[in-house]
Amino acid sequence: MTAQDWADAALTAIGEGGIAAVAVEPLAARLGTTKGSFYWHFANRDALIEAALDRWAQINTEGTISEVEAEPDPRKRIKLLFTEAITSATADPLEVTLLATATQPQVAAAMRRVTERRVAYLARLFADLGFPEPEARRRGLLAYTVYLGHAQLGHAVPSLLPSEEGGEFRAYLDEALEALMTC
Amino acid sequence: MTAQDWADAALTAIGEGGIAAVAVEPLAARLGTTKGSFYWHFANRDALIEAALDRWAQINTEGTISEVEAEPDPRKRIKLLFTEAITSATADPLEVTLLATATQPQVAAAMRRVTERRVAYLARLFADLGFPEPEARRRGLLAYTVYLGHAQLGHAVPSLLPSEEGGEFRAYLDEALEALMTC
DNA sequence: CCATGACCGTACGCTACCGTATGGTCAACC
DNA sequence: GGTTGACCATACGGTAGCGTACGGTCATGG
Repeated sequence: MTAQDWADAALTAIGEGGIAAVAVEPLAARLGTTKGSFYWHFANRDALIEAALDRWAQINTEGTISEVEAEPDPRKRIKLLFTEAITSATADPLEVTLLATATQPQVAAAMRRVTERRVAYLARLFADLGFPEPEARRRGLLAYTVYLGHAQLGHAVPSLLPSEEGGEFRAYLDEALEALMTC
Repeated sequence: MTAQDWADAALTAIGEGGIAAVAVEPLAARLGTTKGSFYWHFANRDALIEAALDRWAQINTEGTISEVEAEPDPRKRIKLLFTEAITSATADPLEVTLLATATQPQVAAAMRRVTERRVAYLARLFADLGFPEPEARRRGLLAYTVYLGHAQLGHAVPSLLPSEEGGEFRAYLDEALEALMTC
């Protein structure tokens, strides 16, 4: 039982029930160990949350970015990033759940790092597309709000989103990206 | 001390700390009364949450909609709705906080009602603008995700949003609305 | 072989909150 | 002026979780 194990367990717990679900005793039970182990590896509950968030920030953002960088065509790259990000966000509620707890200072800090990185990357993509600097940044920001809103909506009222079957969703996504990328 | 008073207090508590902040004893202390009063008016904590959410759904959505209906020009109406909704969302974290807790069944139900109403209204606005039915609905949905994402971002990482001063924010908003409304 | 340190199990006290039980107050009406 | 019913205060037991104390195990190296 390593500190990593605890952090990972905490992260999946966050995905299931938010920060509130990071409770030492239930986690210990799930891991088949006891609080004795936990308080050996961590000073307290906050330290565990910190570790989990660090792990999230690390894993999550850079992974998708470097994956997308393989695509040479800038338009396709944006499309790819969007589909990638959106499907992963709907599959895993962790991201949305974290947004939910952005009042917590620890979460806010992690959020800031990740979001700034992402928006900056998006702005660069739009700059690659030929938009001048300030507008590229605005578009990147807009694209990111669309992503966020979509993820949020998919979590709160999934029935409202166009269904996957019949390519209805595809049409919706294409239209949205078109609106974002055409001047 | 009426049931209304309790529901209102619960609603502001949600705004400050989410559903978890709806705790009978602290609320009683804040209202200058005791649990005795609470359990006279409500069966339990869940009933209080239910009442608070009902009140939110009632107050919030219909108010802004009827306010916006006064504007005759459809384009201006959409712009007005957007500025209205966004400024009210940034001023009051309640909406975002509720989104945060959309896993809770009670919140999910309230959320569904409100969101469906809003998206339907937006779709109608885009239909008024001349878009054919299915596209109007897609645009309405997209507009709503932009709204949601913006509110979310303003809550989680406000430093990323264009500042109010210098009209930078206005430019951003106009560009976004332009992208949404031009075919 | 035994001593040391990494690691874990368990028992304890503490706090915050939920819900119940029961008695008190006070106004309105008979 | 007594009775009734709406409303509130207080005390109580119960649960979930945090953090601490302390003792036990077990491998590794001297």
